[in-house]
Amino acid sequence: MSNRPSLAKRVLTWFDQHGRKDLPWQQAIDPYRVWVSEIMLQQTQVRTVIPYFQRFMATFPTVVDLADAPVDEVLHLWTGLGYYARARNLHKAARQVCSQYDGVFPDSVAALNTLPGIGRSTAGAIISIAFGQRAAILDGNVKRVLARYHAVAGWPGQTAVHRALWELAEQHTPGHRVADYSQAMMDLGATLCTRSRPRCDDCPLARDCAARADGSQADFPGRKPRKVLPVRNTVFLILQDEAGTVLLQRRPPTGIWGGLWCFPEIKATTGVDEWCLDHFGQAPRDPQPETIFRHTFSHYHLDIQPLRARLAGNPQAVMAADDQLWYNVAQPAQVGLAAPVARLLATL
DNA sequence: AAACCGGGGTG
DNA sequence: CACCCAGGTTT
Repeated sequence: MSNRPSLAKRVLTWFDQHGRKDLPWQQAIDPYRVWVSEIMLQQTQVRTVIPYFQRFMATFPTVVDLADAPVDEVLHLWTGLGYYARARNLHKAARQVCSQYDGVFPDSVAALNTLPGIGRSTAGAIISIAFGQRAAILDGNVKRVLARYHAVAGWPGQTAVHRALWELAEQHTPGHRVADYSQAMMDLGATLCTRSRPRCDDCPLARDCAARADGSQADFPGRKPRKVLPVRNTVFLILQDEAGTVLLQRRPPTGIWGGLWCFPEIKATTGVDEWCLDHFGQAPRDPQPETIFRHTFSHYHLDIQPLRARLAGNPQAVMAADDQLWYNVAQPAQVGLAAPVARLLATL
């Protein structure tokens, strides 16, 4: 049994040396300021939040000032931050603090939790940072630190994973210096234990971090499982001339099938006449829809509706762009083909 | 173009 | 209780 320092102790020592202690909401700490800063920081990075926070506090120095303001003024000050529902909740909660608690913030997680926009984590932040009472927080930064430190597998959106992380958060929360501890854990996640390229060499927890031990930092926290890939639809226009050669178009250099050759895509089978009129000055002869088939990418299903159609005369003369190609199946050009395109060409 | 994220809403 | 969404930005 070793008697190495606890996680909290290491984090606090790191905070004393490297943590930020001069942010606006770390001055003149009170529950109102901590609350507003936490809500702003939920959606936006520190650097962006600072001027908004200063303006907000200059206009609404206390929760009573906020409650007395028209919601439009609150929203006006929020303009540019986005997530306006949170500003409305902020305003509504301020009125609730005034009406139910006489303008004094309640000092329990349970009571804070009843205010709109304040959940368990934000309540924990207010209790620990503003009141100095022991309460755990679990924002995105802390989730990442703990998931890596303990190699907690799975996506935090899953109830079991979420519960396990809260359990760990509670266990690690120290009984003293809890305000500094909450700040420090959020700082650690925001500055060192970042989502990509964590700076483990500078991390006070590196020696005991389970993910760090085997280089699996990138596996934690587990990503949201893609249960059902979204389905998208497209129509492949298989447009042939009288000789049977077929029109292909080069894809843009980036994105799906970047730089490969593909049938023209149209939004719907009903758009075929307009497309051909635009490009060739004639509507196609008897367009024939064929069987829809599915092509699956890592991130979505693509349901492809092939639509065969023929043009009269010599449509090849109409256009000569270097991103278009009349493809002769019998004498195929040496070009890259998207997989489902090759599959369809083989059936011609 | 997808992942991200605390809380609220919904089934 | 479990799941899913809104919303702007980051990667």
